[in-house]
Amino acid sequence: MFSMATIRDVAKQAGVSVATVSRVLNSNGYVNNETKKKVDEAIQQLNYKPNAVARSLYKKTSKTIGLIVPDIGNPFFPELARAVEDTAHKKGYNVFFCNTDENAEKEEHYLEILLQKYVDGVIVASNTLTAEKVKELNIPVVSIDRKITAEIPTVVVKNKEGAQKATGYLKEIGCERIAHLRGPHHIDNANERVDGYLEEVGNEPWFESSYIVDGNYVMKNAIQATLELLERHPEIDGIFAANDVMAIGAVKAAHRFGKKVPEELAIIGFDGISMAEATTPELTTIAQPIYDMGTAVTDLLVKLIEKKPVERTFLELEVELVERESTRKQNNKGGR
Amino acid sequence: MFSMATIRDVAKQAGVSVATVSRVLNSNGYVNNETKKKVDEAIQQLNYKPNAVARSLYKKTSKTIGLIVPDIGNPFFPELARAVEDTAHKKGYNVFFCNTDENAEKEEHYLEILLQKYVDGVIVASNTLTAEKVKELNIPVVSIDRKITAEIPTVVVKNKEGAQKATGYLKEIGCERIAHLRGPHHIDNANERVDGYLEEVGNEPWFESSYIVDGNYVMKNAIQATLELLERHPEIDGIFAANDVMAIGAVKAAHRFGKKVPEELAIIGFDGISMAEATTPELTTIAQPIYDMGTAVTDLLVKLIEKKPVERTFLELEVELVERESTRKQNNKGGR
DNA sequence: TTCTAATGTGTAACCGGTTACACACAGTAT
DNA sequence: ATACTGTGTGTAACCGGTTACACATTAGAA
Repeated sequence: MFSMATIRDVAKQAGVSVATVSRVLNSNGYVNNETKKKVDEAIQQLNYKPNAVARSLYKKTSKTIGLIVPDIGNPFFPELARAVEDTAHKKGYNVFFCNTDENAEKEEHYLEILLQKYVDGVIVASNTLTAEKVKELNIPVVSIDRKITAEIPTVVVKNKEGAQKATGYLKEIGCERIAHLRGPHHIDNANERVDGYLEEVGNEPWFESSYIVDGNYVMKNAIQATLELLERHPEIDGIFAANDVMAIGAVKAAHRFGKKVPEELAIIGFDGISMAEATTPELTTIAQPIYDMGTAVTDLLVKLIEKKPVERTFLELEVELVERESTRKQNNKGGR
Repeated sequence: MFSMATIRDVAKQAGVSVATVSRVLNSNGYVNNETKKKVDEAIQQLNYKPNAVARSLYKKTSKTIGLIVPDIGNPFFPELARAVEDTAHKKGYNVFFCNTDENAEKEEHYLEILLQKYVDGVIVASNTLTAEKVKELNIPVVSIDRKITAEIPTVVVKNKEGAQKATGYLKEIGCERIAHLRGPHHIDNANERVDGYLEEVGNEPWFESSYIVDGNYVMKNAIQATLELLERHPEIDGIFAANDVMAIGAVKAAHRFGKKVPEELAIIGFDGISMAEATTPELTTIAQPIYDMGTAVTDLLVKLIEKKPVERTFLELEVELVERESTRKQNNKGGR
């Protein structure tokens, strides 16, 4: 077993002081060209790699950020994580990766560890985190996908607008009874999507609150909920699901129920995850710019870490309607 | 702005030396109970959290591992990553998370950074890494999903056996012309799956090599390849795709081609990703125990890091046939 | 010629933990 | 009484970088 070369080894080898080696490494301060050459040679010969931990200790910065998500298995997050990691890497940061399962204790525990490891900042997708806790951390924290409080910089999408777009689109293609498969009550974006839906159909003569059914953003539950919905309201011809995973569940339920998608029942999702392209029929959805969101939060966080000026700390990105096969113009009924 | 309390602050507050505080923190050495109480109080009062970076520097271990995958967006990896993170966390390790896009330079770059950050070990899913490079690192490295060389501890599944199972199953349910949509030639597991396929049908009178078509583990390409395959061999009634993503592509292609799945064409995948449950029909597949694989590599790595005894350094996990809707007994033809 | 500024380099303290070693004291064995 | 062992605590070196400060030399300005 052999041990890594240190800066003192390099200094000795090059016949200079450690300060000089450090200056060469970081290209700051004055260094004679000849000296630099000697040092570079020594570095080469010893295959010297500076020790980031030692540097962190003195500089009180680790060039590391934490990424806290509920569950990387949730298909929304891999793409987000990818964007975060790509962007962080581009800016010279590494990312620590944590899954909390929306569990407040686990989250707090992770934050503590991250703090002890000197992370420079944290990106968090959470609805359990409170503003006080964040303040205690004393490092920049940004929130993605969910807004926690006004004080915490946040990147989200225009949920309400997207929901309106989705519901409006169903109306446009001729749906006359549109249900909504909503997300969890404790999640902000779910409530906003309900708002958007209501904005579009809340005043329709046919509307009643039983057209909104509870879902929890997972497939299995959505299948059951949709089955019950169709049982109760066989007249519905359009469903806006608050996320793609539930929309896929709704497609499956419709299939089991014997309703043809899109001919008899149009289904639209929200998110734009890649899984939505795997289904038959492929899912129409309100696509979030997931990768861009990841890039945006990371950019924001790094600016906060490096104390660079930030224009806005609340970014609301646009969503986009992606028309695929699960919805289609319906001319069979006497549309308006 | 205020700064974190250090061990010296705690020592002063408690009226003891730093050594004693350290002993209390790590519960080693002798500490009088009264003294311990005083120290604990001081820790409480100052809200002291030990600095992991300083500890790392002295101990030459960071309680951190690196996880290198080609692309977390690839649906195989989120579940794996989840398992790795869960297990690592349980054992007191954090995980740095890196995407290489199968790019050797990027990979090498990441390894260098991880090394500088003092990671204690690395889990890698790669086919660009060489044994020499690993040896240079001087820290434990384990390989997941792909075997690199015999020297590097590895966790994989029984690819050949799984492929035989898949192909055999298609025969069993009555398929008489079975094609294989293979993975990239440079990836080991793809070749093993071809071997398994050949084992089952290579000697059939009908077999010819044009029943094996190239895919690259991505959907779009698989759709095109399947379309061409069906054009060339309209007689095929079964396809074994080397991964689920391609199998989903094959289902789509069949749909476009006008072949009914599973009635006219049975399709089976490999991997057992959750996306395979999103499709209609839901995909029959050879499921890898992805989560278990993640648990197993992480366990293995941690044992190597902590120099605990390891029974075997090459684990080949079992795969399992999961029957779903994309295959079904075919009685319409005069089966054997 | 003298003063000042720019260039170049080294010494040692520092970041915040851990631990080898020294030392003191009590209890027990010889 | 002496030696030895177990308990309890402090001092200071150490991990491997960074940098404040001191100091020397040279070039250019006055």
